[in-house]
Order: sequence, then C-alpha cells, then structure tokens
Amino acid sequence: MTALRADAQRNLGRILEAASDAYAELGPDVTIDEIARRAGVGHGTVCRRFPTKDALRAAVIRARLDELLARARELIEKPDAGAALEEFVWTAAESARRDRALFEGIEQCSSFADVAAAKQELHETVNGLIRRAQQAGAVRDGLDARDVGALVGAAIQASVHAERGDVWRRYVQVVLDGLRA
Amino acid sequence: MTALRADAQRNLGRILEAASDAYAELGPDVTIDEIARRAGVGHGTVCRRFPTKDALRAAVIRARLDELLARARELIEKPDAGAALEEFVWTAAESARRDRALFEGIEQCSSFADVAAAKQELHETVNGLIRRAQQAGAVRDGLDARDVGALVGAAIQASVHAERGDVWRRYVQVVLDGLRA
DNA sequence: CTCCAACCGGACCGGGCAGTCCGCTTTGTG
DNA sequence: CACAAAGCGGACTGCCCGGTCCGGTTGGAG
Repeated sequence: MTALRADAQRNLGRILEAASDAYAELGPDVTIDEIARRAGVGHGTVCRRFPTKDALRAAVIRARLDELLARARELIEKPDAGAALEEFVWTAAESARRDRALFEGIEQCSSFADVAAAKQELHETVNGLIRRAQQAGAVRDGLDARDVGALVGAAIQASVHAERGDVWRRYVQVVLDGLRA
Repeated sequence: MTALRADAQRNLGRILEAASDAYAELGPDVTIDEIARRAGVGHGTVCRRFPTKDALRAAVIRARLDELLARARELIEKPDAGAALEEFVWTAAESARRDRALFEGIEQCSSFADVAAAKQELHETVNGLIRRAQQAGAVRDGLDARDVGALVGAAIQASVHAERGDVWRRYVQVVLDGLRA
C-alpha cells in the first residue's frame, strides 16, 4: 500500500469529516450520495475508498474511539478517581453528541477487526477508571465500561429531539448522579 | 364507516399484534412483508388497512400511549407521590421494552393528529405525577414528562444489545436514582 | 515538458421495499 | 340457498439506494 496522491488524501479527509457531520445531523441512515455531496466529491469516489457503507461508518467510529482512548489514558493518571471518571463521561458525551452513530452503530461495526480491537482496548482502560472510582466510593458497584457507554449514549440519544440545545447536559447529569454509590 | 366484517376484524387484531412484536424484536425498520408474514396475512391486506407504513406504526404507538395514560391516571390517586412516579416509570419502561418503536419513532408519528393528542394528554397527566413527586421532595426540579420519557426510553434502548436479559432493570434503576432530588 | 499511473465522477445495474390493483374468496343477510 | 358487498392476497410498478465500471482528468516523477 503506497501513499495516496495529494488530492486523494484531501478527498479522504473531506469524506470522513462530511460523514461524521452527516451522521451527527441525519442519523446513521444517511445515503452515500448525501455524504458525497457534503464532501464535494462524486458518489463513486466514496465507494472506491470504502468498499462498503459499513466500512465508512467503521472508519468514522474508529476515529472517535481512538480519541476517547487517548483521553481515558490521560485521565487514568489523575489522582481524584471520581472526578477523572466524571470528566471522561463528559468527554464521551460530547463525542457521542458529535456523532450519534458512534454508539448506535457500534455493534454491527464490531465485525471489523480494528473497530472491535479499539473498542476492547477502550473498554479495558475505562474499566480501570471505573474500578478506581468504585474503590474511592464515588461510583456504585456492578457497572462496567459497557454499561457506562450505553447509558451515556442513551442520554445523548434521548436529547436528540429536544428543542433547547443544552438539554443533553441535564440528561448526562442525571445519569452521572445515578451512577453514584 | 360501517363496522368491519368478522374476518377483517380478526386480521386487524393480528396485524397490530404482529407489528408490535416485530417492532420490539427487529426495530422500527421491519418490512411490511415481515409483519404480514407474522400475522399470517397477505402484504396487500396490511397496506389496505394502513395506507402508509407510518400509519401502522402510529396505530401501534397509539395503543401503547393509551395503556400508559390509563396507568398514569390510576397512579395519580396514590397517596405516596414518589412511589407513584417510580411505579409509572417501571410501567413505562416495560412498555418501551415491549415496543422499542414507541419512543424511537414517536417524533415522526406526531404528524398523526390522534397520536399527537394522546401524547399531549399523557404528558399532562405525567406532569401531574412529577409535580406531586417534586413537592414531596422525591424528585429534582427542572424535569418534565418529556424528559422522563426520553430518559426511560433511552435506558431501554441502551440495554438492547446486552447479553443478559435483566440489564434494562439496572439501567432504569440508574435513571431513577439520577432523578432524585 | 512528458507521460503514465493514480484518481475522479457520473452513468449504469440490480436488489429490495412501499404502495396499487384486480380477479378470486368469504361473509352474512334476505 | 342465493347473491351482493366486503375482503383477501399476490402479482405488478416505480422508486431509492448501494455498489460497479469506464472514459476522461490530474498529479508528480524523471
């Protein structure tokens, strides 16, 4: 696999960005045409770069997972375990808000080995955050990274149809309060 | 509009039940053919009774809303306001669990006047439950029926991909705890 | 500057699904 | 029982969308 030509590289970036925006705005069922239109690129170009619609979604999801993993690794150093987890939850919430497809579609994209691996790694790291917070008495027992991810994703999903733009913060706060010991 | 013939009545019932099951099992994107198959009825029969796929979904949603409204009206008589709201939340959760489409699809089905009206009425009644619970100090301020509905629906949605069958109870419990004052 | 390989984009194809239509069957009433 | 109206169901239609292909274009190495 040789390096992409400059224009191809540029288009690839545009496609990923457009796809991310489109997923956030229109949900996981956006058509390839819509994404191509937003990227200012032909339908065919998208399909050539990503052999399947799911492959595109997987690529977008993977980017988000990598961002979250980096953040989780920073936070695991933080002395206050409860605050660290809380901060991670807020970051994850913003990420989910930016791209609803992240949590909605992650299950079927797990068939892509790299996404599954990234998810696994993220879960292990976040489990570390959770375990520390539990030992500090800040979070109830019997929860793991999967649960927290699902609940945060759900809170964001719940706020999609709200009129006011900051409703999601209140919902995430409800979930955070519910997680406490 | 004269009464339906006996066989038509029977088929109508089967269709609604099959649709409800199918939505619960396969999500809101089930095909009409699948619903017809489950109801043991021809594709055409479904389409004749419900001129549009959305009309069918709206009918199913309306049935659920009516059930919930009846329950809410019972509970508003209950002396312990906090317990009444809590019980309603569990009922709503079970309803959402039985038919995920209820909360996922309710927005676009609001264009059907009867669904919108049923939703409105339910919201007003549930707002009564919430207000009483808030006055009793059992629930935090700044929440209305829409928020509670969204959060409960989200908790159920979040548990869809879990392996263990009782995960949804834990998630609903998290939300309930988060709602407290 | 030349040239070719990489790349682009839109025309095209095929499958799947919502909704329509009509010839046949069932209901129930007189 | 007879018969008209109501209902049934599956064949048919048109549309939408994901994925392919190829003639034309562009980048960048030499």
